[in-house]
Amino acid sequence: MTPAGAIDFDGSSDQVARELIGMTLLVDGVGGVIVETEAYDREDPASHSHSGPTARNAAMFGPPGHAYVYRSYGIHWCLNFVCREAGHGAGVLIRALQPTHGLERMAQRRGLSDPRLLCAGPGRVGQALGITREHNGLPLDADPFGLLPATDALPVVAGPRIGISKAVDVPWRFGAAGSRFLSRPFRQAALTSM
DNA sequence: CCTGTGATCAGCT
DNA sequence: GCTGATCACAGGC
Repeated sequence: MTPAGAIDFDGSSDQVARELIGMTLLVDGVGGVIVETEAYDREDPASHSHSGPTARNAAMFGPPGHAYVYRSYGIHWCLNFVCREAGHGAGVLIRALQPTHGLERMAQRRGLSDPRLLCAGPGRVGQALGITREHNGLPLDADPFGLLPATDALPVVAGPRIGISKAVDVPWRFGAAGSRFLSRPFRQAALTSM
């Protein structure tokens, strides 16, 4: 079984986003437990893929189980996992990690040492893990990526996604219930599972 | 606690 | 031109 074999990226992005909570993401051995994700889909007006393939979002229309990296607000690098069948344009944004591996390296890159602030937000995750344009389109089951199965089944909460203006009512933000490493707390446990 | 603003770029109207 | 799947910092309450 490959490291990424523990999850089925051919599934829908909301299901993958939920299943990723509790798994460990590493880039060059640096990373932690995924505690917050958001799902996006081609039918979703808030998704980068909504208007079809472009030079930027090409990876989203490539094979599942690969990375889609984009520049946010001209400054931050954000990491997504491509889902569903190739050509569909679905993905999961990695929004927050609980740092477990390479804390020193992350602190160095981020210019802070507070574990709670190292990976609490998609831009922060990108900076802490050293994500750049170079990672766009790379497979998640090979170097430098590593994806390890969850050791414990964490209770998952869902709620509305953050920082978007369209499809605000779609509850496609998922998180580890009660985690102190979220980008923002979940207002209420609208949905729980596992 | 909260609100405002700058940084800086790809895509869209 | 303007907007946005963001963050850090400044200032006010």
